[in-house]
Amino acid sequence: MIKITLPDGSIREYPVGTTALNIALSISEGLARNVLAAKVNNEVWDAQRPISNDSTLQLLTWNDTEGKATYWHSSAHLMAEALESIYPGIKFGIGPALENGFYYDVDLGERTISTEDFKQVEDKILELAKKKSQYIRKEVSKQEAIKYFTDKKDEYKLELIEGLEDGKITFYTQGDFIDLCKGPHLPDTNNIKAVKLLNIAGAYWRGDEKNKQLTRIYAITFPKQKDLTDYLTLLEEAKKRDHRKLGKELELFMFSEMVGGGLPLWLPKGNILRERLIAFMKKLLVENEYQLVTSPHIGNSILYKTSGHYEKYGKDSFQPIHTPNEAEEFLLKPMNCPHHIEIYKFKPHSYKELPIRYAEFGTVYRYEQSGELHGLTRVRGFTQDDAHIFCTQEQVTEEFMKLIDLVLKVFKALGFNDYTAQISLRDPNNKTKYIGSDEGWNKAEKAIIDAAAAKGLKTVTELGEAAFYGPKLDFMVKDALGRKWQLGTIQVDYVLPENFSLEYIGADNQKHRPVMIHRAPFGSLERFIAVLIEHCAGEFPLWLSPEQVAVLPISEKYHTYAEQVFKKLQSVNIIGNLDDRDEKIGRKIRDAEVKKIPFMIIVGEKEQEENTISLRRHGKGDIGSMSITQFITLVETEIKSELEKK
RNA sequence: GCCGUUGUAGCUCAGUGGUAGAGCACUUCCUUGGUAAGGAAGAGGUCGAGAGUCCGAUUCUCUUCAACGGCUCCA
Repeated sequence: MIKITLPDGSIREYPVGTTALNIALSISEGLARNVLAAKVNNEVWDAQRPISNDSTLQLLTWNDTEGKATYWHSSAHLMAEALESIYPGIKFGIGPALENGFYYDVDLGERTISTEDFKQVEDKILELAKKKSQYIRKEVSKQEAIKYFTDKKDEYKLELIEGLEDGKITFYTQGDFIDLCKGPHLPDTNNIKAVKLLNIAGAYWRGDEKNKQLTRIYAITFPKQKDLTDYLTLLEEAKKRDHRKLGKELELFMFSEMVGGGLPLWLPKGNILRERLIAFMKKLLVENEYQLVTSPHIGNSILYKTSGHYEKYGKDSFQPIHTPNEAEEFLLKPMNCPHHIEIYKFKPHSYKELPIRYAEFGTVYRYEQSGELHGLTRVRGFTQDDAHIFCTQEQVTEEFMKLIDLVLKVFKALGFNDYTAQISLRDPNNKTKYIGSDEGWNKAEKAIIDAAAAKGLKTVTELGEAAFYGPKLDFMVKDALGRKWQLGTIQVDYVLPENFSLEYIGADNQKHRPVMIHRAPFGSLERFIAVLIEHCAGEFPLWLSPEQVAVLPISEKYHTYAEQVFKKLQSVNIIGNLDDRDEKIGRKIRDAEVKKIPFMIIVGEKEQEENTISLRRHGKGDIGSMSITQFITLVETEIKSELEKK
């Protein structure tokens, strides 16, 4: 007998060679039906794999990330089986699970697959799933593995096998399909009840453009038909919220071929969003003892050669600008930091002045590859809510804690309540990618970890994700649809102060090197607004709304009164429009609703006589009548509560 | 940058080897209407750009640009 420790700490005894599935069955039949895989001694295993030693065991179901991953990975195998039966001789690359669904890279040879073929593949997958084929794990020698795939003429799998250690190679078989795979897999295919092929895309074998391009087929499966329907509804909803679509519909921003791809033009309404976000941030900056500075859009290349960016990114940037006579070289500003460094160097600094915090809404330009441009989230010119903090080593952790507070305050005011922080550290196996001393890096990494811990942040740590000049703390928010976005960032930098020989005079009357912190709570205004649009589906918080109110006169007779109301609102900075078109009220209301204007004020005979307004709320309908003053108070109260959310 | 798809009116889209159509928006007129589309008429397009095939190209071919879906990249 062996001892199995369950997550609740209880220990049960089972015969040697029992499986997670059997153990689940011993607890309850329902549980056994839902088991997709199991964590045995913290390693994800097949639920049907024999356990021969004392172990800890956690059963994994659809509610566990690893359970889902196993489910989708097994689904990828099933899709491969379906594809192989439809397209005999097809070759397979890799077929991993994703956060939502899975894909398989295939080499179809001369054939092609298109969305019209999806139905056939989906039907085949369901047909195979119904056979309830078991996923059978088999350990094979490297020689056997090579022989199998040589016979099958699958050079991709052979290449994968080459990189594997003999004795650690396993095959999984379900139905007629055998795949090289380390697993784990579902007990059988019967769990896969609903499938949808999502799209096809080209993908280079092993992500290298020198290699052959394979066809990547994305799909998703579910244990219940309803889950699939829900997922497809979610995709629809995401489409409706797409900031590119809403940006056009709500007249927030545009792109022009004449101006160039990735260079957004802000329309008047979108610009109000920008201005309000900037005003909001400036207020926070003043409260947090930042000083605003301004730097030009181009800088001498010496600046970026000194910073190290030129060497690292110069060849991928926009081409330098050359002067006609003096043979000088300028770069479009790709970041603000070197400029702020020069501002720091304007005069010597005492330790008593530190930390010095220079902030700027600086527009920077980066050459993004044409295929990478995407709405406002990936552009070639964007405005950072940038600041650089110059402080002593001792001040780093405290500054970091203040910055975490600042970022969180911003998130709360904008309704991003679900966030995590990612600590990005060096890849310990590839230190050459980074510049700066080991000592500096170690200190910086520790400062971030300490500050995040002191603030009780929910964090994940990623090795190898640091910037080349220093580690960073990035904030990921989850939007209303549960999608993750990276927004704010805080980065420590020991390299630039070194490259620019920054100094301050310490209490000991000696020169010391300050530490620099880069930070941007929004990240970039463009990206932030894109995420915000999708998060709130274009229904902005009242304080940000570019059109807070629409004043709708019932007919021409009440235009004068409507105008009085409108002017009164304008005088207290409540913005919007006066709809004096020759249309019926129903039409005016509809148009205001479609534009997602938070408040509609309807004025006619009754209102004019009583000197009141009739109020309607977007999405909610008629609220009733009140005085203008009451309405103004209502708006001001709501804005105040939005901005002061804790 | 690479692969694939797409490009027709301001927007959303239909359509064709014989120089184009709908709905909405727009303009004018009628209507002065009380909580999600009142009615009529009108105007609007080198069919993304360039080249080729053809008697003739928006339609077929090539090139190019842009957008979209991916890949690679991201200070």
